[in-house]
Amino acid sequence: MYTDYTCRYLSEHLSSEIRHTRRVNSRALSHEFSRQERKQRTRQALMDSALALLENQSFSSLSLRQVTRAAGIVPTAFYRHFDDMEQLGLALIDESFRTLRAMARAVRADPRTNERMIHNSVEILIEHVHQHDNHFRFVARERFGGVAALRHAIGAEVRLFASDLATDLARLPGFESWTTEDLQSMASLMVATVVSTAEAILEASSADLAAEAEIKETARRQLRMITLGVAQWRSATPTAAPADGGA
Amino acid sequence: MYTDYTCRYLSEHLSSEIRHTRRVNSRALSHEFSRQERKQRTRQALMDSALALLENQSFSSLSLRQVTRAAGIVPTAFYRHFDDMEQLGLALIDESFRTLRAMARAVRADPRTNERMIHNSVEILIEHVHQHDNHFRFVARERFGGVAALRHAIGAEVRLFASDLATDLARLPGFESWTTEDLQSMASLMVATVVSTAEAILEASSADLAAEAEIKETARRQLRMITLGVAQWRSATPTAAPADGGA
DNA sequence: GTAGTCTGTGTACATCTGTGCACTGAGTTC
DNA sequence: GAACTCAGTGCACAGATGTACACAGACTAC
Repeated sequence: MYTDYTCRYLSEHLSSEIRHTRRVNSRALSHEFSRQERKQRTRQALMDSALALLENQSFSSLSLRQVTRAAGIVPTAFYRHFDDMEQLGLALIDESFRTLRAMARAVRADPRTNERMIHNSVEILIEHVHQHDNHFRFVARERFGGVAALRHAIGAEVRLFASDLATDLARLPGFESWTTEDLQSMASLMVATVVSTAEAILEASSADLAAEAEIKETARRQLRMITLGVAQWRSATPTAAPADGGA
Repeated sequence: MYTDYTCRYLSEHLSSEIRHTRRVNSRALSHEFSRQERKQRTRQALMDSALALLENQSFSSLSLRQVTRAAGIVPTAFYRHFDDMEQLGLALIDESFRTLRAMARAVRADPRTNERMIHNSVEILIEHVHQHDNHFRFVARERFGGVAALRHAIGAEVRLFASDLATDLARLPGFESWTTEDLQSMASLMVATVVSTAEAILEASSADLAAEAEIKETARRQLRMITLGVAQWRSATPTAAPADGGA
């Protein structure tokens, strides 16, 4: 009866050499790193391994065992770091949005004219998408994915992102008198454009430079259309939203 | 050794009564329906069951056995209808985009003024999203989901959808002289807005009328901003795209 | 009516999964 | 240096999964 089970684990044990070479905390290191530091290191290894695996599958189909196998630890050790796969997912969202906020800061640090701002923003966006494609892919994939907790966490972060953008826009010359709703609409329109641009880049990716150039150009054109549209919008309706054609 | 396996199947066999009551092709029907018809019927039952299950999970985590269990057939019978779960997924995409095209037709069948067109389009969109929320949810979830084949199939359909919209727009008064790129940009901007609106509706859904009204209003505002933007765009750049601020 | 076709059944099995439990041994604290 | 902590191990197990195979029996074609 037990031979059955030993057999089941054969494939997993066969890769134990690989596991040893990949092991994040070599026994030889001994006193070189503190226990805390090493724990943090395997935690990061779990997150990195998960993110790498998520390149080709969605979170809901990612198993605890896959992650621990890739990270080079035994399945049960997972629980020393996370209660749950869901907790791992939330940690990944945290990490992902940290890089997204870094991007937003990079954009803000570039206060030029409107035209240049769009140009630069798109440039910085594409650069960041390439640099942290794993994070972007993960967020894009799970934004409407199968795990409710992750979906909601991402939704909250995206709304926060749009709000930040709205308050940023409010500070720009010419936007002082805008209503909150209009600013929010514009901001979320821009965020939607940015999101779909990022997703397009991720889909096209892997050395298709022509496609990428077109995506960039489309994104710029769209953002310009939006700014032109909102300018027109304000001059057409000086105080509030227009009566929707009499409806 | 074998007792182990019989035990494993216990839970599945316990629900066999349910399966019998749900059985799509009752033996008693006999000559009432042709064999072909009945085959088509279980095929549809598989697709419906899958779509229902996909409300709460992503396709990559949906198992063949779950689907057959819900459809009321034995796992191995699945292969009489599809080679593969992937084929089921592609069939679902086909079905989903048939309803989407029906929606587009409904919008086109409403040739009123620009303002009214936006108002009506959003109305029709939300109505369709509610009516076929399963299809919309599935497409939204798998558009950037874990299964490459589905992702690509959906991408192709969405591009087709945007192209159709672009040619539609080209026929409207005032758009005759537009370049293909500008029309495509505008169309995909609109599609992106529509998509994110549909996704917002799906997320908010379940009787939150206030949120839904706001989503509608935001969608209308955004679409109007876009049309205003492109109008401005054309008058600002009579022949081609403007030089991007000297870049 | 007989022979053939084909959808659905039932059993088997290898493989995967999450997680409980007792353990080891290096790192830390006193 | 003795006592304690705790990240990582190893084994066990129950349950789920995809799919091969032989079979049943209702529909179909002759």
